[in-house]
Amino acid sequence: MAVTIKDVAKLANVNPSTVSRVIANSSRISEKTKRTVREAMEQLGYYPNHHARSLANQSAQTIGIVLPGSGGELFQNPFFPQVIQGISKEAHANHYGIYMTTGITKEEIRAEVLSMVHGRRVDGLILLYSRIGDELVDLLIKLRFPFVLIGKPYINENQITHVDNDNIQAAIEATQYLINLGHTKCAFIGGAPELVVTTDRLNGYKQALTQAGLPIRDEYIVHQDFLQEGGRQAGQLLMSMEDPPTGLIVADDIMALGIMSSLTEISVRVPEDISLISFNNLLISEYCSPPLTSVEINIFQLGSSATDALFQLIKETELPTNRFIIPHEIIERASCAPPKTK
Amino acid sequence: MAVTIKDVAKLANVNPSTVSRVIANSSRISEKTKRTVREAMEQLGYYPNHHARSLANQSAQTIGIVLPGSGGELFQNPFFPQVIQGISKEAHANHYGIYMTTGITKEEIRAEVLSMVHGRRVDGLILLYSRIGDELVDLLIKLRFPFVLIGKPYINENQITHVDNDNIQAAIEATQYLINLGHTKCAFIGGAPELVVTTDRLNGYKQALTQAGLPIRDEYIVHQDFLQEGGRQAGQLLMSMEDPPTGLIVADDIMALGIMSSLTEISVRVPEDISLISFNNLLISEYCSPPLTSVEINIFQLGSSATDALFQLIKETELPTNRFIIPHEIIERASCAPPKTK
DNA sequence: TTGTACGCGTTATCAA
DNA sequence: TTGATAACGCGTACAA
Repeated sequence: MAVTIKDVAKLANVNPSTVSRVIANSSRISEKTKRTVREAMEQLGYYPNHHARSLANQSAQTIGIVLPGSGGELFQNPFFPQVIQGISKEAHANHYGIYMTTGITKEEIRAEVLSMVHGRRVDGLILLYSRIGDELVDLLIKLRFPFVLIGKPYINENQITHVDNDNIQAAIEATQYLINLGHTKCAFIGGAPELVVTTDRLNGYKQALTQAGLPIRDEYIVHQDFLQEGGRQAGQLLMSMEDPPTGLIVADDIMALGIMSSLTEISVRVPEDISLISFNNLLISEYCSPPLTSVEINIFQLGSSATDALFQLIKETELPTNRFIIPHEIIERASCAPPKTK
Repeated sequence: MAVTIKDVAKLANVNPSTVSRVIANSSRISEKTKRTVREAMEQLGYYPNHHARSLANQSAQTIGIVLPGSGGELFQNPFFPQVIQGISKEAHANHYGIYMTTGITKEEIRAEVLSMVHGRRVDGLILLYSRIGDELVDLLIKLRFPFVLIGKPYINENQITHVDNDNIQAAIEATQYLINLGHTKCAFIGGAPELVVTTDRLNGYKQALTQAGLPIRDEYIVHQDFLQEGGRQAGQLLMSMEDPPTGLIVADDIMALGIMSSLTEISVRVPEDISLISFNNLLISEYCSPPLTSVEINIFQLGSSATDALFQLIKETELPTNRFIIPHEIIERASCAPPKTK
């Protein structure tokens, strides 16, 4: 068995409760006893038992990360590691640990979250996705459990603390960027339509078209997975139309890569034949050819701000619900050009 | 306060210990009591307190993942999410949770691991990297704490259960692949030289050259970070030599991307002017242009096998040390061709 | 088959 | 300033 507080107490000739106070650095313990106790801890190699502390404290010093069913390909997207890095940094600074869900299906995740929450395994949660109709958020609200959403809530927006980009505005700017280059036939390629981020970017796209007096053409709106394979299919689909678009707004860099790949196969050149702007500004977007013009959304900051907000919620339980908007910025590279004049 | 085992006991008119036995599904509890107790649990919405269980059980039902100081760019490499996915799948299947380190510096990580281990926060560890001179492994061996290394131990190989590819052999095959195409001037571009995976692949490269009767030229061996920027620099360096290589063995797909990018800038074409084979077969290697010929190392399996092995260690503490080799395979794409004949 | 009583390691309250 | 003692919620010999 490991060395406990009692062993330390014995060696230091004090009561276990005194040792506990030394650990907490209580102000009403003499410097002298503190020293002797600390020496005893050192000598025995004492480490506090996490579960005993959590049990007595009613606090786990741990936050939970809820992944969108890390099933298959989604996790290939560097978006997640980057948010997690942001979360990790803040958590570490606050001496909190990180616990991750492992489930794949909605039911598994729901069960996990329930046992994490009720089992007091975590003090708060960060949800890494926002999906339309997600019951989890409603559940957490009902439980009054501290959590922060990364993304925009699909509903109950002012009851849920969340951290997001202004995706509508970002999509407006991206679309305007193409329009300003002279494009009048712009298509939108988005990910799974049940993700709020997709609908937001789609709405921005539509607004920009309307503002510019351009028609919204349904055949120019394509939904695919947030992945390359989706991108490939979308690319081929669009280019096989009688009146193909000259500009593409793509909801994710990875999809954009897939699209570029499929365009290359059918000998369509970027940006000579078609322009392409996408979102997230992942590292790869700088190193593919041509380098992608992409909207930087500061993923790391998304994670760290969310964690910041979560700690507020954990500390003061009756805080007003908050909304944090992380800035975005178009990074111009080489995937966009004026349309060809016939 | 949450609903406890006592509340359930009261409602079901039994002793708390009986409830505990029902949770453990003890065989010596009548089906009838089980039913009534379960009904009571259902009705009250009972969830077991994780810390109390762990404290009584001396087991956390959690494994820890030690990241190589998730600092900065390393985590951009899709390698990590993929291993974690493998780990996650196995952990979930065994009803174990996952806890992650958050530290960046070696000291932070060491401290974290120590408190995780001694604080009984995790039942076992998986190290996601193998670095020459890493004190952590020695420490864990001394503590006789269950852990599995992903990669090859730099020392004490038969005291450490580990899961790895045969990176030497893989590098031999990759190099031979270029040699068989007719290349005689092959360079090696590796990552941080303190990572064992780098040295293994470098050794394989050297062995293949020797076997083929080709000289080992020091100026053809370059070490950079496992990242694109490293790749860029390496690419420019090599091509500026008086006698530049015609074939490149690159230790990581991401670096290969960086190299391709820099080659494009100085108008060197792949594979016409130079051939390129790399490792890991990440998704992007299929979607860049030209698509990369890469060595598939089955990252997901690396993670799941490691977790499997860890559970063995956790269950039977006196198990022989094991070594698991995950197969690899060259995936041919379009980045290699015979050298130009002058 | 079920209840009693104690231990798991720590914190917190109340005395002293 | 420190000590004794009761929680925290659950598991488990031992008894019944």
